[in-house]
Amino acid sequence: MSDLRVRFAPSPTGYLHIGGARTALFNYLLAKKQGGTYVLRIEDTDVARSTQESVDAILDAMEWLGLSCDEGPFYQSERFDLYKQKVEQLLQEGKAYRCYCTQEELDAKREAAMKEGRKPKYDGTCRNRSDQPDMPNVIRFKLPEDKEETTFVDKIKGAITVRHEELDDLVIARTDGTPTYNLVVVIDDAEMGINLVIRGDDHVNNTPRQILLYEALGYPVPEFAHVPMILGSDKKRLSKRHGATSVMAYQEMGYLPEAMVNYLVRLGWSFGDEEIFSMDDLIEKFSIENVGRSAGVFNPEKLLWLNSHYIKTGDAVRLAELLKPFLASKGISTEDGPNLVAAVKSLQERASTLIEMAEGAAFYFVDSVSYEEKAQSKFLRPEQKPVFETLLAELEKCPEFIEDQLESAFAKIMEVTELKFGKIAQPLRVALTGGTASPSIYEVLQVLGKDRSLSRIKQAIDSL
RNA sequence: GUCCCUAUCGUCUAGCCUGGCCCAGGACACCGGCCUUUCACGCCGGCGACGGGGGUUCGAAUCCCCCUGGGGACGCCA
Repeated sequence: MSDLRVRFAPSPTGYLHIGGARTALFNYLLAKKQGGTYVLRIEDTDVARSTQESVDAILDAMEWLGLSCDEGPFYQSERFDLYKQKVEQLLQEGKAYRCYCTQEELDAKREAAMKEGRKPKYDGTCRNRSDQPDMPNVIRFKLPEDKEETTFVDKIKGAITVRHEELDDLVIARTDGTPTYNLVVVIDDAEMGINLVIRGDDHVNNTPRQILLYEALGYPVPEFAHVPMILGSDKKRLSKRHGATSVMAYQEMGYLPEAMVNYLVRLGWSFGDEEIFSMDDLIEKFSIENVGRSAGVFNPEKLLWLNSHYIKTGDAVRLAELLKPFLASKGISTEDGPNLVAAVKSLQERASTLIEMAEGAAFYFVDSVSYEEKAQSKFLRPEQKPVFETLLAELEKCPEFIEDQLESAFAKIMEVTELKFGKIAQPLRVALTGGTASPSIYEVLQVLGKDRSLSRIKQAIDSL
């Protein structure tokens, strides 16, 4: 056990995306590895944009990935009293002040600053005003004047220093009185005892001002570890136009959670030359020290490769369960068809996703085979009739459809027809599956079973 | 624009801290071959990188500086 306390704090304004999932995973892994605590906190201070739907979507995705939290989920929307009290405290201590500048004024100043090539930041207009007019106002945190710069040692990036002249007095409470992100994140992390903040790279710039807030509020400052961003193939920030960015979209596309976890962890982290990691491996091997410092490009092809790996090596019974919804959505019922687990086994090394597997499995469960046009014209020709009849007769004699019996049956068939195996197998494959690509003929025969196989051969003969 | 971060094959990365074992290793993708009853799997092989320039050193992917590229931040979003 250790006293490590980490957290993942998504804002519920949409689904859980790839980047967030990776951040959550890193937090989770480190907590598990060190016997620490992983806290989940929903950052819903922006009431207008936060939705229950998003909260549910995020929770679902976390569950799918297997990232269960030790504490939470906590909701910031339920903690406004605490924040209000802290704002009041800062106001009383003279560490914050009311600002009456309007949105329009600020926008204009910001634009002007940008245009003049200056860093757009609040000019402190209301900082020293002594009156307290009865007008709408926000509350700003007064940048401490006793220090020139703030430095922190990031666990991933190393020492980072920001000069205070780059900072300004940030808004900690909006006109409507609700607190803003930089304030609540500090209060919550402190109150929840978080001692290592692992979050996205995009927060590096916020960190110095948050440290100042920790100090102003009398909290101990935690450690920080900023993980690099995930980019799209064009090196731009990953977004929808690069393809699916929602974790759950990958579930819908037939990906396995262990593939997603494995992919995500290897994007920006490595352990020698190893590529394949189970969750248990990761809990044992993960470390912040081995997290890279630069942004990485999301590579769907590698994810797909991992997915095919996990399908190939996965437990067929479990895969069969996972496959059912995909079959159902194709209108395929497995009720009184062949054994689904056997069907899955025959497809494991030829499907990269559950969707592909469902497509590949469809023929097993249809009532009557429909032939692909090309396959039919090439392999189901009238002159094949004797071959099919021999097939039917010999297979009929086969007491059980198991490997060695099928083999001897085929030896006989090859003898009678004087044809090579391939000349028999391919037409039979079309008769059995409707197409030219499928698991091996013996497997298909076995999975289908004797009755179904024979009736499909008869169907083929009738079609000639 | 300003500030912060960052820089090894197309992509993810090992190596960098503690210079020589690296004319740079692995993986995905791609190409070729083998295997084979189809499709796949698998196996073997190939292609392919230290961004540029200066230093330091007997020696630099590794240390220092500059440039360039890329990303991020600059909100009454988080």
